[in-house]
Amino acid sequence: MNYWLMKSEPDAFSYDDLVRKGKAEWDGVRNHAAQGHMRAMRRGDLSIFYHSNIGVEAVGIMEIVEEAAPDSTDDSGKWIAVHVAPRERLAKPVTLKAMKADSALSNMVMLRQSRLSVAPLTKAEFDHILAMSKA
DNA sequence: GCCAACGTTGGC
DNA sequence: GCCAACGTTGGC
Repeated sequence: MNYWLMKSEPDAFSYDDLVRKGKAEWDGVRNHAAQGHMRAMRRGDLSIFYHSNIGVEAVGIMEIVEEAAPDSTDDSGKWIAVHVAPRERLAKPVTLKAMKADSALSNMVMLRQSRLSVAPLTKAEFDHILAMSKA
């Protein structure tokens, strides 16, 4: 089981939108590092849903329900997407500021490379963010 | 709206 | 293959 963090701008696609749809293709990723992470995802992996630009915080947990397949928004055939489903909303969002301030997360890939829209998390990091959301 | 980080493009 | 120019992302 692997853990991930995926970003979306909530005015384009929010956690509420995902809850409403029940399941969604995580499409439009056009960065090779992020694509590599999506190819490594397996059914049942869990991912933090993070709102970039607006809110700037982790808001929910989702599950990878379908592994990498051609991105339906890509005509070139080069890019892949996964499918995700909502699992649970965080009791309290965990802000970027709080994550940056927490030494337990100092090696988090997303904090070190802020532009990466799909990033891996260790189990410890994932569990720590969940604990912060309940504190 | 600004700017830093970083990916991509194109000239050489 | 290098590197400058440019575009995009994302935080502030």
